[in-house]
Parts: sequence; structure tokens; C-alpha cells
Amino acid sequence: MNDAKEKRGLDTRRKILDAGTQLMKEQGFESLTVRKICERAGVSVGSFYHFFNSKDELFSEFQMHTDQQDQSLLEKKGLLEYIVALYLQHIDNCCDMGVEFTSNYYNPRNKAFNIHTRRPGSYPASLYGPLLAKAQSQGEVKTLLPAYAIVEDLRAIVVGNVFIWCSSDGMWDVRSNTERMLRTYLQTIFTEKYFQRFPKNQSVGTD
Amino acid sequence: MNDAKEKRGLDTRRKILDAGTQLMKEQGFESLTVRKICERAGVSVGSFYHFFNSKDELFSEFQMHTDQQDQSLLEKKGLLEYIVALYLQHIDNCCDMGVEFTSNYYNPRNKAFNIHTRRPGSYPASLYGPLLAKAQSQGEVKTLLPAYAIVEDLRAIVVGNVFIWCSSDGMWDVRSNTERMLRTYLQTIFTEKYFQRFPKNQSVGTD
Amino acid sequence: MNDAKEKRGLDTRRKILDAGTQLMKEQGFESLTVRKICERAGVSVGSFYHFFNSKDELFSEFQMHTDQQDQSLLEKKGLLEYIVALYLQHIDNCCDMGVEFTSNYYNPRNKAFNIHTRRPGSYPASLYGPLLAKAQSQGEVKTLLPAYAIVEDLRAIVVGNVFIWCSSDGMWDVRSNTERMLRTYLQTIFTEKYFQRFPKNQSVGTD
Amino acid sequence: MNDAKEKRGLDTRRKILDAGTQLMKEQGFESLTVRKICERAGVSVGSFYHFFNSKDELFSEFQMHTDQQDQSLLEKKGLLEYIVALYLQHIDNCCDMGVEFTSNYYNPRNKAFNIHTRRPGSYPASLYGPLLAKAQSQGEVKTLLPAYAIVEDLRAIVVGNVFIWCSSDGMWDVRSNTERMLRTYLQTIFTEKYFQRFPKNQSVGTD
DNA sequence: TATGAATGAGTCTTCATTCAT
DNA sequence: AATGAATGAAGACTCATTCAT
Repeated sequence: MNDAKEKRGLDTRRKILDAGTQLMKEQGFESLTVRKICERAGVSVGSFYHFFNSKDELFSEFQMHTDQQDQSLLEKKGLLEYIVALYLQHIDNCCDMGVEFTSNYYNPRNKAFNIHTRRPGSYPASLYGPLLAKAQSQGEVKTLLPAYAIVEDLRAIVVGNVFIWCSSDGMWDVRSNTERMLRTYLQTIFTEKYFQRFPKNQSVGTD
Repeated sequence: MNDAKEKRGLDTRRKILDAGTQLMKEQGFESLTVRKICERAGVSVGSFYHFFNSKDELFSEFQMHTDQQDQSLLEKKGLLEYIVALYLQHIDNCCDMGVEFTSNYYNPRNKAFNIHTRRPGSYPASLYGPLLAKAQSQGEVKTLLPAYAIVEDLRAIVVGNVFIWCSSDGMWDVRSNTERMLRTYLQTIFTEKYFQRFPKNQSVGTD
Repeated sequence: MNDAKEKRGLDTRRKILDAGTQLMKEQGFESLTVRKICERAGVSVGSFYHFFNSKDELFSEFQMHTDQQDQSLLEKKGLLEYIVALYLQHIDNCCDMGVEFTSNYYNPRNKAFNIHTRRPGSYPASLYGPLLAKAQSQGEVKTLLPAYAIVEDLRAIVVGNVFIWCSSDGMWDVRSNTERMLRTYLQTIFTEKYFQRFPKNQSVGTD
Repeated sequence: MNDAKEKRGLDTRRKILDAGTQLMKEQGFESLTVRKICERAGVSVGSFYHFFNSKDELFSEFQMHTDQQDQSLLEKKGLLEYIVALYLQHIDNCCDMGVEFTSNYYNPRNKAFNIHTRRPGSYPASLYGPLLAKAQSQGEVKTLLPAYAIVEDLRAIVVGNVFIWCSSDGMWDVRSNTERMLRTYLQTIFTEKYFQRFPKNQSVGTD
């Protein structure tokens, strides 16, 4: 009985979240209204405020998930490809959600971007940061830069590319360009030792 | 006597523009109100609409100028340093305007970012694109990528860095990081021929 | 408990409608303001927009009802008197609502006047049109003009009179004049056969 | 020198008046703005207020002129035809100005309609009122109604018809209908004596 | 858990009018 | 006679949020 009620609540919560995402995809953030969201979700305004303390709280839950990559990729193709794959997955996510949504998500005001605020796992970085440090200690990645700085560099590359993609209204091949830039960058920081294990002319398909 | 009136009008217009910029620096775009702007400018709401057709029109006039760099730099230190200096100037601009302003400026929705829309001279890229092409034809820059693609790459790096700086609420050294990334990237695309004329261990001070 | 809420809503809606009618009577349409209406209704502006999508939508609900005439009149005094009574009822309505209100209602822009748009029953015409056609087929009304044209003629007479009444700021006896004109007109279209059943020197009191 | 200045002033005045009429024809009264009028007239706002004390004053000058009919018509075809011709001329005026303009002109609020306010010659009535009284004294028009009442009746017929024409967005043959109603009415008030001079089956072309 | 009526401060925008030049 | 910059009150409408049921 109690469980049933709880489940119903969770359902409503999800309905609201979904409606919000949908509307953001369709109309953008500017015109996102609590009322509209509720109408789309088939739920009353009151319910909204039962589950979320404010409109902003809802927004902060919008996510562009990056799930753990297949661990086997790491073993088979190496860290470089693993990192590339992680970010390409994120790019694919963006393409999937569309320019409208991404334009709103890719906003410095979106606190999901602040590395200090975001919860673990919500962004690729945390998934490979430790691996990078380990690779450095094994002499497979140069130690010119600390691991966290490399992470920031890669992130800047990805963010910059997505941003430009948005600005150009989607008329631009983000995927190829980002992949190329990531590879170019990564090849300068991985060592010969690494490339002996995983030769350079490999590639990875993510479709 | 016509001149006097015209001058007065231009003054008012400028007062409004300045007040808008100020408020944006202080409070951000979200809370930018026509009334607030007018109060700050010491001007009536009616005057606002005498000079601007809408609030949006005002926004579209906000500019982050990038003036031509000192031409002598190009000759003395070479194209690589010239490009770095151009972008660092932009970064300095951003720091100058503050996180609030830049966060709003750095928004995919801001059409000032769309390379297809923006007017010539409003962004560094257009200032060195042709120089890059010329350098390629002279064998000083690798031809692996066409000039325009290099421009996009550099832009992605800068945009990404500024974006992250905004997201982190300014708690991050954009300048150094961007400079480092730009140099790393540029060193992979300039040829030995270029570096014979302009050895690598030069640096440029822009303060 | 759902019912209670619904009833409350309907109440508010009515309060707004009433306040609007009142203010229109007192001050005319020109100075009809959403805020004023809400103040008078003792209701917030938000509530107004909860029930009406716009100010115009409210206006379109203002009605000058013409209820069905007592059916017995038709049988006792005949169609001619019935028609006269219907229109006099409308005139009385106008006098009741006052010059201000009527001036605004009597505006070609008020689509309530467009015979093609208006809903059945909202204007006297539809109440006797069919009766007129029937009377023609029974030889009690001349067939020189089709029924619908007669309806338009009568309507023109009434509209014209009310219009003049409005223009003269109410300083004019609409009622008598309209009645006289209607009778004059109707006596030229009804046949002898009709007047044998219902002799001419009858009259009807509607006070 | 002085004359030249005065003429220039009159020109400006006329330009404003014309621009106002034009705009009213095109866009209706609702959206009539002093600024728009001035722009159309190619004149400054200041000039407007030099010639008119207020926007309303301009409006009150808008006219739908009815010029004196050809006097010969009166002699050749008689008073009945003369009156019909006068009103048909007004109808033609309305058609000419279009539904937009007329809808705004035909507004009880337009004081041009108030018989007490309007200046002599601005409406057909004054052109034939005295003639009607004279005809009564000569036994050519029935004396059941005083002349002024007949005038009001005719006016009501015309106003009613134009009003309906406006409400129907011009989809209605005002001219024929008004003519028919006027003739029907007039034939009931002119005497046999008149019709001996001017037999009934005459007609008048006004194109 | 769910509803939806109610709030009211706040938004952008319009526009007749004034006035110094 | 002519200009047009300046005014500011007032308008319609929005929307996150509250709360009694």
C-alpha cells in the first residue's frame, strides 16, 4: 500500500522530468514554464511543487548522462581510444538531444558544468581521470602536465567544439572535428611506451 | 542647431548602452530590465524606445571588441605569436568584463558567435585567417588541414577555455591555460621552416 | 471537494464578467482596463488571466440577450405584434444598459453583429425568420421580398435607430420612433388576409 | 513672403489630414498613431501639434462629404428622387472609403454623427430638410409626421444599412437595399398630388 | 499524493504630448 | 513654421509560487 503510493509518486516525478526535457528539446529554455511542463506531463502545478522546490531545482536535474563505457574497450584498444570513445558518446548525446536542448544545456549558467558542483559520474572526466594518473605513473603518459590539467584540456576541446556546433545551428560536423582534435592532442601526451602496446593507426567505431 | 539635437540624441543612446553594459557586468543578463537600465542611465523609458526598437536590439549591440593587434608584432615575432596575442587579448577582454557578462555573452544563442552572422572584425579569426593561408602557401604552416579548419580548431580551444572559466565562476586561470593549449596546438601545425625564422623559445608579454 | 473548487472558479469568473459589464456601463469601453475590472471584481489580475485568455475574450462574452418572447403573444396578437415586441425588447435592453455600453456594443467591429458569425438565439432575427417564411406560404405576408430580406430590412431599421440614439447621447426617444417605423414598414408587407385575423388598430404594451 | 509661409502651413495641414485618412483606410482607427500619421505625411510630430491641439481634433475633421446635388435633378425628377440621390451619394462615399474606414467612422462615439454637434452641410439631411417642409405645406408630402421626424427616419434607414454592411465586412449589396428601403418608405409619405407631377415608375442613375 | 484557483509583483512596450532649439 | 528628442503614466500580459481542499 505504502509502496504503491511511493511508486505513484516516483512516476509523477519522472513524468515531470520527461515533459521538461521534451519541451526543452522542442522550444528551448527561454520559454520553459512550470505550467507548460505540467500540462505536458498531465499533472497539476501543485504536484510539481510537491516534488521540486523550485523551477531551478528541476533544471538542475536535467542530465546528459554519460554511462560507463564498455570496460573491455579499455583493455582491447587502450586508454587513448577509451577516452575518445567516452567523449564521442557525449557528442552523440548532444546530437541526439538536438541543438535547442544543447544550446540551453551548454550555458555557463548551468551549474551542471561547474566541476565543483556536479555529482560524480555526471561527466566523462571522472571516469578516466584516475586511469590517466595511473598511466602516468606507469610511464605511458607524459608527466609534463598533471592528470587533472589534461582532463581540463580535453574538456575544453570538447566544450569548445560543441559550443561552436550550437552557434552554427548544427551546420557543422562536430563529431569528426572533435575526434580529430582529441586524437591530435592525445598523441602529444601519450608516450612511445604506450604506442608500442597500442599502435597509432587503430581506430574505433562507436555506432 | 540640428547638430546640437543630434549630438544630444547620440549622447542619450550612449548613456543607455553604457548603463546596459554596466548592469550586465554587475547583475547578469537575467535580471536586465529596461526600467533598470533607464534608471541607471538617468533617462526615461520612452527615450529607450526612441533609440532602440526593443530590448533585444540593445543586447545585439553589446560588443566584445577585438581590435587589430599591433602590426609590428607580426613582423618581429611571427604569425604564431601574433595569433596567440590576438586570442589572449580576447581572454583579457573577457576577464575585464567579468564572469557575469561573459557568461551571458558566451551563450550559443548569442548570434554574435555564429561565424556566418557576425560582422567582419568582430572576432579574432577574421584577422589572421588570410595570413594563415598565405603561410601555408609559403611552406611555413602544414597543409594537412585547410586554413579555415585550423581557425575553427583554435576557436574551439579558446571558446572551451572561456566556457570552463565561466562555469567555474572565474576560479581558474584561463589565461595561462589557454595560452598553453594554443601553443601546444600551434607548434604541431607550423613547420620547421617557420621555426627557423622564429625560434620556439620566444615568448610574448601582453600585460 | 472537486465541486467546491469548481464552484469557486465559476464564481470568480462571474465576478469578473459582472465587473466588466458594470464598468462598461459606467465608463465605456475605451477606458476598460484589466486592472480596473479586477479591482472592481475584488480579484487579482492573475485570476483574470486564469479564466480569460485575453481582454478581448472577455469582451466577446458580453451579451445583450434577447430571450424568447412569450409564445402566447404570437397566438393572441399575431406575428406583426410579435416581431414588434421582440425588437422593443431589444431596445429596452439597450436603454437598460445605457448609452455608454450600447455605444460600444453597437460598433461594426463587434463581431456579435455579423449575421454570419453570431450564435443562434443571440439576436431577435433568428427567432421569427422561420415564422415569416411560413406566413408567406400562407398568404399572410407579401412575397415581394424573400423572408430573409425582410429580416434585414427590419434589422436595418432597428440598428439605425439605436445608432442615432447613441449618437445623440440618449437624448431621443428611440422606443417610440423605432416602434412607429417598424409598424409602418410591417403594414406594407402583411396582407389583407392577415389583417382580417389581426385587425390593425391593436397595440401592445411591453412595460 | 507672409503669404508664402501661410500657404506652406496650409500645405502641411493638408498633408497631415490626408495621411490620417489614408492610414485610417488602410489600418483602421485602432492603430492610428500620431507618429505614424506624421511619418506618412513626411512631417515632424511637432508640426502636428502646431496645427492640431490633440489627436482627437484631427479625428473630428475627418469628413465624409456630401456635396450639394445637382440642383437640376430636383427640378427634373422631383424631391423624392433628389433625396434618394443624396443618400446614394453618401453610400457611394462609404463604399469608396472602404469597410475599414467606414467602420471607424460609423461609430456612435464619432461626434460627427451627433446631429447637435455637426457643422452645417456635413450630412445630407440639412440639404433637403427645408425642401421637405415646403413640400408639406404644398400638400405634396403627408403631414402625419413633422419634417424633422421624416428626416430622422430616413437617416435611420441609411445608417442601419451602412452599419449592417460594415458588420458583414462588405459582403452585402448596401446600395440596392438602401435604395429599395428608401423608396418604399418615401412612397408612403409623398401624396398623390406629388405623384401626378412625378409619376412613380421613374428611376435615377447616379453613376 | 494531488489539485487548480489565486496571487501580484514585475515584464516589455506604446503613445499622446511637451519643449528647447 | 518646423523639428525630433524626451517624457512617463499606463497598458496588456506572464509566471513562479502558495494554499485550502
